[in-house]
This record gives sequence, C-alpha cells and structure tokens, in this order.
Amino acid sequence: MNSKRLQNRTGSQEKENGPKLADIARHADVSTATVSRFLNDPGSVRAERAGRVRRAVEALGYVPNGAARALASQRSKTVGAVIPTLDNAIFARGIESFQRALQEFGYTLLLASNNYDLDQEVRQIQALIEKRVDGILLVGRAHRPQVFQRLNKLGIPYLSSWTHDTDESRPTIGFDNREAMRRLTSYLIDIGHRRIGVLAGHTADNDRARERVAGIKDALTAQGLVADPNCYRECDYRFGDGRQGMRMLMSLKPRPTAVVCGNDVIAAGALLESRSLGLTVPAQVSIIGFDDLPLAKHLHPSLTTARVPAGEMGRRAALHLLARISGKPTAMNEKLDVEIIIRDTTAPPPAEAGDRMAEIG
Amino acid sequence: MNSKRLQNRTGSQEKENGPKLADIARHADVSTATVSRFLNDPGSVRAERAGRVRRAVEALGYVPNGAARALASQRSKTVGAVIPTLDNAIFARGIESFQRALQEFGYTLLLASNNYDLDQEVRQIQALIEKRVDGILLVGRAHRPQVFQRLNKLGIPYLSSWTHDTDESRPTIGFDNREAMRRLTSYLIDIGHRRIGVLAGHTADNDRARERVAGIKDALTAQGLVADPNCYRECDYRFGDGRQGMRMLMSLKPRPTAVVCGNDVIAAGALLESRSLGLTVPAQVSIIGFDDLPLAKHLHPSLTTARVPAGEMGRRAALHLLARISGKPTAMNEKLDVEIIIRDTTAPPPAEAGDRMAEIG
DNA sequence: CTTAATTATGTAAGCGCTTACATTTTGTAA
DNA sequence: TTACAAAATGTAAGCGCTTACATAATTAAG
Repeated sequence: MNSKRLQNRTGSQEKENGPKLADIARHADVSTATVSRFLNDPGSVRAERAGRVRRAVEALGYVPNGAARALASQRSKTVGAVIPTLDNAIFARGIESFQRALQEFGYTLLLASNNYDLDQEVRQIQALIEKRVDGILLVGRAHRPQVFQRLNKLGIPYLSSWTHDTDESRPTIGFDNREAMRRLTSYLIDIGHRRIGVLAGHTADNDRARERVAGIKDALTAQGLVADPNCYRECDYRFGDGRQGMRMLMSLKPRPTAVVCGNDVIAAGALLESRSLGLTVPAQVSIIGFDDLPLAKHLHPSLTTARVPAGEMGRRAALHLLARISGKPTAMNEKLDVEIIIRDTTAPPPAEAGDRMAEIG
Repeated sequence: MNSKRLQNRTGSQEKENGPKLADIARHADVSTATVSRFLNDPGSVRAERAGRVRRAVEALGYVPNGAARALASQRSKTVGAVIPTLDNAIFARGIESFQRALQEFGYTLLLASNNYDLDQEVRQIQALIEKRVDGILLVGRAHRPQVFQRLNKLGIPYLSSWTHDTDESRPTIGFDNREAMRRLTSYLIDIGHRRIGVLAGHTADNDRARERVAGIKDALTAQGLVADPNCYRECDYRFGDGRQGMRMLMSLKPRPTAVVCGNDVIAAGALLESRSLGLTVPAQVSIIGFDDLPLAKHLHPSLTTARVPAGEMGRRAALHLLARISGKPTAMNEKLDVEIIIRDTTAPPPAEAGDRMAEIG
C-alpha cells in the first residue's frame, strides 16, 4: 500500500522515503526496540550492539520520523510561543533566548504572533495544541478564558511571561510592570516634576500596558497628585506615534515638564520630536522610556528608562516549561528585577514650571 | 495497554487524553473515513451527515492529533525557518510576515536562529527535518553542503531568502545586495566623494555582507577609484560597533568624507558617534546605511539608505514554499526591488576634502 | 559453582489518523 | 422503469515509531 501511495503523489518533488527504524534494526541485526532505545537512551544498550546500531544509522543516513515518535510517545519535543509581535525588539530578544534554551534541550520552537489580537491568539493556541506542543509560552496574564480552559483540560503546561503575579493560581515569569513604572515615575516626581504627560501603549488587549499606566497613577497618587486626562495619550509602539504624541503634549498650555512613555520606541520618538519642536531635553522637558533597548543608551541625550530582562526571562521561561514538561516541581511565579536606569533625558523641571505645583497638587 | 501507559505517566499534569476521531465517528454514527473527510474536505460529505459530524466534534470538544495526521498523511502542515538572528529588526519583520502568511494557509512556523553560525545551522535544519517540516526557509545562499544534500535527498522544498541568484540551480527570493550597495555607493561618488570609508558587517559566514562589500568595490572600480584597506572595517550589527568603527575611521588622516555602513544599525551608531566627535553630518561627513529600518527616517539628520522589502519578501517566501509544497509550478528566482532612499545624511564633501581626489583616484 | 537479582533484549500491540479500494447510494438519461 | 455513471461511504491496512511485558543474558552473592 505504501508504494501505491507514493506513486500517486503529485508535484515535482519525488519524496524519497528514507530508511526507517526497522531498516536500521535489520541492518544492525537487532530488534527495533533496541534501535529505539539506542536512539533515546544510548546508555541502556550494551556497547557492542550500540556500535552496530550507530554504524547502521550512519551507513543508511537514518533520520527519525518526529511525527511517528510524537504519536507513539505522546510527546512532540516541541514548545509553542504566542507573542504580540516580533516588530518590538524586546520581544524578539526574549524569543531569541527562549529558542536558544529550548534547543539546548533538544526542543524545537513553534512561533505565532498576533499583533495584540487576543481572539486571534485563541486560534493560534488551538493550532499549537493540534500540533501537540509539549508546552506553551504566553505573553501577559490577560487572555481569553478559552485559552486557560483548553490548556488546563489537556494538561498542557503553559507560562505567562512579561508579567508577575503573586496569585499562585497561574504560573508567571517576569517582572512587575506596575511597580517598575511607579518607581520610574516617582523618580520624576522626586526631582521636582508635577505636571507629567503620559504616552502609553494601547491598553486594550494589553495588560502590561495597563499595569504600567496603573504604576504611573500609583506614583502620582502617592504624592497627592492627580492624573490629568488631557496629558494622557495612548499610541502604538512606533517612533512616529511617539513623535505625534509628543507634539500634542507639548502644545498643551501649560505644558508637561516631563513625559512618561510606554516604551523606549515611543520615548525615542518623543525625544526626536522635541528636537524638531526646538525643545531642549532635559532642560525644558524630561522624558523616560521603558525596556532599555540597545538604542536607549546611544540616543542623545541618552534615555532614562527601566531595564527589562528580556533575555534572561526568555531563558528562564524555557527552563521552567521544560521542568514542568518533565514533571519536575517548579516555582509557580518567578519574579525578575527591573533596574531603573537614570540617564540624561531626565533633570529637574525648569524653574518657572516647577513652581506651578499648586496648579495640580 | 493504553491505560497502563497512562497510569505510569509521571508528573503533576494528568494528561487527559481527549476524544479521538473514532469517538467522533461512533458518536455521529458514521465511519472514521467520513469523519476524516469531513475534517479535511467538508464538501465531500453530504450535508446531513456533515451536520452530525460537526455536532459530534463540538459536543465532545474534539481536537485532531497533528502527529497522527502527519504520520498518516506524510505532511505536517508545518514550515521551518532558520535565520541568523531575531535581534536584527529587519529579520524580525521578515519572519513576522512569513508567519502571518503561513498561518493564513493553515501552516505553522518552526523557528530557529543561529547567530550567523553555519555549522549550527546544519544541526537546526536536521532538527527541522526530523520534525518533518513540509518546507524550509533559509537566509542567504551560502550554506554548508550537507544542507542542500539532505534537503534534496529528502525532497524537502526550500528557499533562500535575502538574496538573488540568476543561476537557476537553487530557488531564491530576495534582492541583489551587491547591486543595491553599488547604487548607493555610486550615489556618493556622483555627488563628489572620493575618500569613502566602509563599516561592513562581518563577512565570514555571511554572503549578504560579502555581496554588499563587493557592491561597494564595484562602484569604486567603476570610477577608477581604489578601495583603501585602511578605510575598511568589519563589525557586528550593533550601535556600539558602529560608533567605535566611526571613531576609528574619523581618526584617519586624511579622513573619509563619507562612510558606507553594512546596515542601518551600524549607520545609526556612526551617526550618533559623529555628533560626539563634534562632526557635522552631512556637512563634514556623509553616512549611508542599509535596510531602511523605521529608525532611519526618524534620526536627525535622517538616514540615506536602501529600503529592503522585508515584509513583502517574507510573505512571498511563504507563498512560494506553499506552492512548491502543493506541487504547483513556481518561478525559480523571485527578485524584489530595493529602493534607494536619499535623505539627509548625504551631501557633497566639504570643499577642501573633495579636492583631494588625486590622492586616491 | 549455584542461584537469585539485575540488566539487556526481543516481541508485538498500539499511538490516532489517512486513504486505496470495495461497496453502496444517488443522480441521470434513455 | 431500467441501466449506468458518478458521488458518497465504509472497511481496514498501514504510517514509523515507543514501550509493556516476556524472555534471555549477565552479574552478584553465597
């Protein structure tokens, strides 16, 4: 029957079916079980036979069939990741480390990005489940309920990254966006800023953006300040949006003496725009970002921001999932530190502006 | 036996084996073949039975098993991509489009990055082959011979991207790096530059970088100019390397009046460094990049560069591979255009420097 | 040297699908 | 009607592995 299938195959590629495990067994004069054991746990086969098998594998150029393996063993040696976008360098970096760590342990990465669309995410996760991934990496903790339902029902280990949750109900790895942004904003307030503009990322379908905004409010509230809706704007994580947002904020009267941005890309846009507007940073306006992209320290003036440990997070996410997959005990929530990096886009507000405290506080 | 397997399973996750196709068949009172047909080609099942099957699928929450499917059908509905890095935004963008296009057609992406290490690439491709991907996307045309051997032997469709090759022996999709860089450099020469520095990407294991360097030489040679080895330097695609390289080049006497960079990141570094060095761009020195990253047009002055159609390339790469997978005829080489974007980092050389033509030409 | 305990190997039954071929049902034309 | 082609469905044989269990070979202990 197999030969019949082959001859009916269409297309220019004549799929030359390579040798299968049984061929190796025959060639090495051992049972298929021994070949399989040699492949999966060489130590369990005595040296003399192991040599025969190894030679047969080389001689025939044997390549195991992952699909058959997955079907028989119920494990695919494959892990999925569903992320908002690769266009944001910080996610790209996290995924890069994630993949590297998986690879070290013989796992392969299945990747899908959905441009912050949580409904599309549901479908992507469904596709990964069909592919029988052994584990799934998510970004953020807010997802459609079906996601958790299906993952839990099928017992597929998953992990939410870029977020931290003390609630032990769902595994997370990452940092406290809210707290980090609170610290960053507090720094601005500490050095005298009172009228603070915000260029946040879109908060719909993005819990990290929401948490960061909450952190900004925490800082303001702690000082008895009130967030002014006119000084708040949401935008895409793009330079252009940062520029445009900055232009808007700087047209306000009185204008903010500092601008807190949802990430470094927005901040860079804001910084570049302030030059176009003829404003000196940080003398006339301070700017802070989030992520500490490589760009941040090279901008002029260099950007005050929060360093997000994307690489480390990706690596540890992989280790965490791998541990769960192999049934090892793991901490439910791993928290990573965010370091506040004070650079040159922040300084006390200009004198006359700083005096306006009464307007807001 | 199955139940035995389950009870021996370790780990905290009790893997609840979901319903299988046979369960759906029983529930809908049809044969397994009919269920399979309904799943893969709904039109081939008469409406009444189709309804029964659909309801059974929903009622039982059936999820097809991709491994079983792949094994039986000899197709995994999966495509692999092996890239140098995700840390370079231009690759990230290409992969993003690639994945989106695959997804539209029900395919899933397997991704591996190797940091420009061609030996590691061999192993990654081996892993993808084991996973039985239906096709593979490569970056560049220079790869270890085993790569092509194995891919050809197994008849797995593959495609080299980011490159163009009129030779019809191997499929490529992309653009002509050499020609694009030649045009860019020619522009510099046309506006009067004679002493041109080069900050190339590392050319070992990177044919695109090599081609770009060749393009620079082409332009110089065409004008009877000679490349000065002292004005040539290779570096990583990083801001820091661009800065450092720029510092070196600007310390030469006489110093280059223009610097051609291997990509926009290096160029941005060079641009930022020139400010630190107190050099005005483009009045004292011109700079050009390559890729047209989003950053390029926002820098100040904005960067003259070549626009690489990464998104379009990713999408078309997916369509090409999908076509090959389904046995459709496809063009062997798809060439995409690179647009030269003249912005503000380029201008004629300063008068006294331009006069030095005799030194070189 | 036995004999028991241990370790290595073989046998063969699945894993959950797809699909060639056989059979039945439906549609169509005379 | 009847005859026949076309379409839908069913039957069951794989796809290429892993692994429980049985058996054989080796080692350890007495």
